[in-house]
Amino acid sequence: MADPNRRRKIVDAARRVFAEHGYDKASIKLIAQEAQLKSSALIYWYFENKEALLAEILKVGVPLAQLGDVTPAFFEVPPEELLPRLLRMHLTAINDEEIEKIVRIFVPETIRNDSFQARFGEIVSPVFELIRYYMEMQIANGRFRPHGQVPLAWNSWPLSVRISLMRKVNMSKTYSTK
Amino acid sequence: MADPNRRRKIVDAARRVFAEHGYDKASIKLIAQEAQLKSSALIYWYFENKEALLAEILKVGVPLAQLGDVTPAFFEVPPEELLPRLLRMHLTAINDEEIEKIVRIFVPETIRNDSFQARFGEIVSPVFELIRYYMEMQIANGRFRPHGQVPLAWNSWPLSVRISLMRKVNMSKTYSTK
DNA sequence: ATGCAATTATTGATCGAACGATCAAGTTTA
DNA sequence: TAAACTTGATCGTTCGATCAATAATTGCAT
Repeated sequence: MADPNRRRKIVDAARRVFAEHGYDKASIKLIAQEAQLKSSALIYWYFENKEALLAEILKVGVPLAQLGDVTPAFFEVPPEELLPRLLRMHLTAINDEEIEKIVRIFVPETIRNDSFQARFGEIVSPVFELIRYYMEMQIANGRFRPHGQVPLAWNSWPLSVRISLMRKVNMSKTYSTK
Repeated sequence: MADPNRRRKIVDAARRVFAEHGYDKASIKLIAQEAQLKSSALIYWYFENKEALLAEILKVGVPLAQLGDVTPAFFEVPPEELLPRLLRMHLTAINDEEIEKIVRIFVPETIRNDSFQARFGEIVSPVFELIRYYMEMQIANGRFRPHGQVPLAWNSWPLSVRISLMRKVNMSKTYSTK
């Protein structure tokens, strides 16, 4: 057969099955079935193991490349313009089905699994580091007053905050920008 | 040996192991080890299966008997006295180690497991039904204005609210009643 | 184009480990 | 002696992972 999209289809199926059943209960055979493979062994040709499948979901699903085009001009945008823009980006992302599934996969695991916590944190932290640096710049140029240290590391967030990310929110009505 | 506390020790061990690892990953052998049993098969003499062990934790750990002594006088207590009292009861319960473990066992499971949701709801719902009835009484006697219907069923709660119950909160400083 | 070996892709069978649960055989207690 | 308890061995199932077998595709010399 040699479907050129085999690899992508497996990742898509895994994301769905992981999101619905959770990492542990999403068996390789169930993922294979969802991806319409005749044999679950085929997954092990494209991925080293189940964990690599999970890593791939994070890798292809969280386009941190968006952060790549941060120029010095970024830090000159005034807060009253940038902060709403960031919020709008956040709401757009959280409403994206794919992103939502990824969050639904990872957040529940972070309750008990530290390695999940670390892996998810690696994705989230750079974003907050950028915002933190932006805020420091605004303080430096006098647009904001100095403030006390705020813990920004992912694993220092209160559990309730982390978990609230899981809520299925319909933002379209409440936060429509039009 | 015939330890007269065998049954209770098994339940205590199960509560700890369930709370730490979650229901699925808390194996019978691990529970037996935590309870210092030589054989995990012994658990099956005291309990029919793993699920019965879980049910027992809820049964002995959530003293709904406290609701038993609700008299007509309960509904005469004015809201400005009763509501803080209920909050204080709630904070006390949530700070109790045993109760906290029970919450930590059940709430994560309710994210994906409907039967857990139903079972936990059976425990929680009566409390809310009581409060709902109290509020209706206050409306009836004119102490509160009528209001729209509020969904009180456990499974209608937003996920974020359900999950926030999981947070490990140190109330002693913030909410100390002196 | 054709043949053909090398590479890539796919399959069903099967492995070892872990799990919940059962059982017969034992020991202790009433 | 009967009932209550305890034990190690073992069952059947499921899981992630491996493997030898084939099949499909590709690269390349002719």
